[in-house]
Amino acid sequence: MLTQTAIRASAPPTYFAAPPVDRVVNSRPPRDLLATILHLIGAVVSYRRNTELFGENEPADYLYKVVSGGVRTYKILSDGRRQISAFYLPRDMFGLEFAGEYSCSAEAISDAKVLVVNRKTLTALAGRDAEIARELFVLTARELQRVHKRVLLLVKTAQERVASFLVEMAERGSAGNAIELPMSRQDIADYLGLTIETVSRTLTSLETCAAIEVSSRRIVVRNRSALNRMNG
Amino acid sequence: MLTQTAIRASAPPTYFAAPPVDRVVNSRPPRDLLATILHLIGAVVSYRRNTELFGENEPADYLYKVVSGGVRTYKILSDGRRQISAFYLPRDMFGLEFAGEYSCSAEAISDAKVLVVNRKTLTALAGRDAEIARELFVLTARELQRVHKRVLLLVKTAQERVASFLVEMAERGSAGNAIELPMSRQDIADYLGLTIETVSRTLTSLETCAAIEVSSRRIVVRNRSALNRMNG
DNA sequence: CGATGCGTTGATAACTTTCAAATTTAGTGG
DNA sequence: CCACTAAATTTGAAAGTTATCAACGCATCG
Repeated sequence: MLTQTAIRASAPPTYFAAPPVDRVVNSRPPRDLLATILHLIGAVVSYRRNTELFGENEPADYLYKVVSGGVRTYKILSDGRRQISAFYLPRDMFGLEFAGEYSCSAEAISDAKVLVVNRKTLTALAGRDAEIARELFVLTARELQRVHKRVLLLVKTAQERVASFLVEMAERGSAGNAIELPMSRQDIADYLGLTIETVSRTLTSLETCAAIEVSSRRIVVRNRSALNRMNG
Repeated sequence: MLTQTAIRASAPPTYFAAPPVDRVVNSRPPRDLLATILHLIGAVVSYRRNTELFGENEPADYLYKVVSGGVRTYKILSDGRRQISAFYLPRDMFGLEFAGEYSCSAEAISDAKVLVVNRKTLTALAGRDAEIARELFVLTARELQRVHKRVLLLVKTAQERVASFLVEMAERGSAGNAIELPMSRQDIADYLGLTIETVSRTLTSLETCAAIEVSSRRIVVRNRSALNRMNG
């Protein structure tokens, strides 16, 4: 089903030598201290579409931040179904783990550039700088919120799920009313716990009732309040 | 639907004065430092069945730990549906929030005794003692894992959800194969994103196929491997 | 072209909800 | 302890929703 072996070989990312920590730590955080530091101690790695960044149960040695493109994290259920946990878009971070291993696999949904950060390095910095530790904690909290939102989404009807998904993507993309979906219908289906056919039909019906316009992966929201009303 | 006003009045819990922090912090953690500290700085409060501990969007001033009985946290969706986020049983903690407000409401599912801990006090301690901070972080991580598990559960069929739920409760209760459910069928339904009728029917069918025995809220697992097989 | 991947549409089957009613359980007062 | 009432749970039948199976359209690519 998946062709993710190729890139794996190129994955073990090199990262820069120890950064000028003290200077960074002692200066006032410019805007987003964590972001600055990540760029100092991380390396940008390119992944091609559908290639794997890491696999479930592998040692969680790295933390990631999307620079461009998109990434999906997912689990394969025992019966072969795939449940997508999250989509990560530019500026999103992922790969934060508390056990020593990744709890999901991660793949690029499009050609993507990703900042790869050694976890130990970052942890060490967090140990020295409370501000960094705090920002990491905030990230975790945000992740928790996101998952909670997902739970609420999954108890809804197909139409509500798709509508919620579109609203979410519109908010994250923030390109007015146009949404350029980076992921396939199958990805959306596996994210929403629906089949690809149901996603397709629901999009069509949303278009029929004039809430959106669909042309392949480009979606324009025509009636956002209607969408929001459908969110349940 | 809910009768939670009565207790609210009695809720604002008094907690003991500042504990002998230094002594505690400097000694070796006995077993579970956090548990010890919570009991020192917290107060046990009793809640009767179906009474509210806190409501969504209230200031999250307290942290809770179940002493006896059980607690449910939930949200009410815009259409009136209730989504239960989690059940908390003795020794479970809840009410950890990162924003200043609770993101769920909480009610006792049975008469319950709950250790109520002032959040500021605990946060102050965590600032002084890395061990406490670490344990709080672990709690958060565990919460995140739990929610992730829930997401996986919600994409499954009704039978898989109920089977998973029973397995989960059996593991947590750990009283051999007997499960004494503290919550109603409606609670279970709202937790699993099903209707009460579907939960009831599914239990009956699990009983018919000899996987479990049901007598009201007491459930005996007869064939755990069959249950596990159904988990998906 | 012909193959391949992706998305849409249709018909049917399976599953879950809804509505209604019967049955059991729990709580209360005598 | 029993009778009675309210609440909780189970069961049945019908309706609604989503999945499954199958076919088709439409691009891209060798």
